[in-house]
Amino acid sequence: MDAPLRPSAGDEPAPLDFGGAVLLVVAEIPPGRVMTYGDVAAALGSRGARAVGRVMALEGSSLPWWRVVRADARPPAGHEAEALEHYEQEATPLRWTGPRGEPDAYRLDLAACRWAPAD
DNA sequence: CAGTTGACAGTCC
DNA sequence: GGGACTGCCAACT
Repeated sequence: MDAPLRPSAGDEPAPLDFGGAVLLVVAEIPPGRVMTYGDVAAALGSRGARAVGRVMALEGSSLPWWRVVRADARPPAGHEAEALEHYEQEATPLRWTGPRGEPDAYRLDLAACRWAPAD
C-alpha cells in the first residue's frame, strides 16, 4: 500500500471514510515506533489532527492507540499510565523528565521513534 | 442547518 | 522550558 489515499486527486473518493483511513494508518505503525496525530492526518492528506484524535477515542479501542502520540511527545490525554505499559513492553524510546511515580513525567523520544508509512 | 465538541498543532509571550 | 491563543477538520446534538 504505497498510496492508500489520494490527498488531492479530486476525482476519486477514498475507499473508506476518514475514520476508516485513520484506522488503517494506525494499524500499520510497527511496534517500538509512534506517529503524531498531525502525521497521521498528513498521511491522509488532511490536517484534522483533532479529527484523528476523535476517531481514536471512538474506534481506537481496537487499535494500538498508544502508537499515536501528540506533537508534545506526550501520550493521549488521560491515558498516560495506560500507554506507558505498552511503551515499556515494546521498548519504545522514552525520555523521563521527572519521577517515575508521575504518569505524565515521561515523554517519547520522537527523534528516535517517530515513524512514517513510507519509512 | 448551525453550534458545540474533541486521545490536536503551531505560533507567540 | 512552559502557558495562552488561534486554526483545523470531522462527527455529534
